[in-house]
Amino acid sequence: MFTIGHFSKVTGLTVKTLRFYHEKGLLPPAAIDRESGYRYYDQGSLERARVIIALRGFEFSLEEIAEILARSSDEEDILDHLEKQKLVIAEKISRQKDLAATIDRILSTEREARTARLRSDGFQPEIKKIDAQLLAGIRVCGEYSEAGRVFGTLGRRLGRHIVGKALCLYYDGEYRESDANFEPCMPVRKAVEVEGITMHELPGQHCVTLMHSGPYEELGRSYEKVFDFAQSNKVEIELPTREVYFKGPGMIFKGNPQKYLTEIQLPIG
Amino acid sequence: MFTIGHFSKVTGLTVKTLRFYHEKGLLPPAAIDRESGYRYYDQGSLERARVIIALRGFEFSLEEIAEILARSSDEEDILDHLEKQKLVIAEKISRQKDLAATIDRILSTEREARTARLRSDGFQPEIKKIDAQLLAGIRVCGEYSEAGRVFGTLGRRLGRHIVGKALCLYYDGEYRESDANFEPCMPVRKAVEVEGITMHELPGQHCVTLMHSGPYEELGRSYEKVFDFAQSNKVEIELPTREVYFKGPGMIFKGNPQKYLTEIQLPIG
DNA sequence: CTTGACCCTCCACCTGCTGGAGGGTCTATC
DNA sequence: GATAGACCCTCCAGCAGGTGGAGGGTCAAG
Repeated sequence: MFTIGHFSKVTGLTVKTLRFYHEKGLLPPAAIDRESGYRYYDQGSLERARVIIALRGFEFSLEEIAEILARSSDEEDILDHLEKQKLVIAEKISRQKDLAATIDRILSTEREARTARLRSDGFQPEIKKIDAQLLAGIRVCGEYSEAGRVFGTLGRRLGRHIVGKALCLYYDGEYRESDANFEPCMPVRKAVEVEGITMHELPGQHCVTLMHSGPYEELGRSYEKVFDFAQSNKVEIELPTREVYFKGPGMIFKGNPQKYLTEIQLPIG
Repeated sequence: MFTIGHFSKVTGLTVKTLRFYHEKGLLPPAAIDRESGYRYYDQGSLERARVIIALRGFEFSLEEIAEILARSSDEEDILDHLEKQKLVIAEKISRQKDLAATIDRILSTEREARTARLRSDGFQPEIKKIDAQLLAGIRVCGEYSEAGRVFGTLGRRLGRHIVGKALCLYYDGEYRESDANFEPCMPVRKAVEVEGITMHELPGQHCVTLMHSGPYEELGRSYEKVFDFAQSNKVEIELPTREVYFKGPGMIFKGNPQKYLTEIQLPIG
């Protein structure tokens, strides 16, 4: 016979926990002194305690543990419980993986934005090669202000498959107040089947680019600069044009529009 | 201005939760009617609510969220919080993976034991090829009764690396009450560095085998049978001999010893 | 002026414990 | 046989992050 303190040392459960399990009927002491109310545990309690500890390790609730203890005395009897718990755990793992990937994405985007801003003493138009990428996007016909909501949807639907910065393709050669034809996109590693999202490969191309620093309302000025540059270099611009969001409204905060960084990319022949 | 019910629909937070967040000071309404006590929310509340929802999605506690909201207004400001949360999540993932692997192992062991028992109408000694396997074990010098504790240690230390059924190597050619020389082992996929555990490759070998059904106390009878078989087939037995535990005391329940299944494997030249 | 949909506060409850107050009990030593 | 110190008891409160309900006030439409 163990006193509660002794039993606590043997099992590794605290005295408080043992009293709690008694109260719940999960692990009643083998005997209770009628006079003093002292609890006494025995070898049988010890075995039961070990089972409880093991099941708790598998993240069963105390209620389930009670049910299992009432019905079963062998692993064989609880295969379905284990099967169910496995699903629960698999679910959790996939959720956590999504979270981890999303956090990683935020971290690397922010770090890149920070280094990009370091050379922000004056962004100049330039011509560079942009590599091919696989994009998952949602084609929209409407106002540009809808883009935010669409990016939200993309983020939620694609989760951990996203591997780069958000970008948007513009299929009109001009600015439009309404009926604009554009496609918010996220780069993905490999094709993902998600309802309402279309995959396509953006070819590698040379582009005239310019990093725009500041709110989207002022993008016009940067577009002017970059179009001028294209014209004076006598290059033809192809559609769709692109905007890559180095820093914009984040997944958490809207942030300060003065700090937004957007790269305009105009593909050339 | 939204009433609480309206705001609840917009944000997706329940009315109860909104009142709770108000009480915690996390999301105070924009205005409160002095007469009726009605809460009214505005656009600013909406933005704050969205931030809270996003942060809660990353499994920050309400306390941390409050702290973040008080200090930060851009993803850039909370990179260290995110970094920390990433570690927390990585920790959780690895724990859950271990759990999932352990549950899988129990499931497949039990299923195998079940099918093994189906042909238990009478196990007969036979000679078969046992494939090579990589083992992680703890060499023991003492009594056989210590094996249980050692298997427990192995299970805890190796976690998800275990890929098969527990087995034990016996380096004495005989039964010993004390100073027995044996090694509880777990098969692993690849070498793992764990303190106190040694890795070694068990070579593929032909063995005389016999499945023993019942408690360990009765193993002697099966050993007799299998030794007889070896002798009548004129084969030499090599050390270490092995026992493979198809079904024994489990990780959760001790189970019924009458149902234990143990395969005796005696390697032959 | 009534009806029904809202809103309010306050208290209790969920899981799986932990902490503390206030008081009794056990055992060894003096 | 007294006393100290370790141990045990019950009961109440509290953690996170809410949910549920009782009992009662408010608002807008018909």
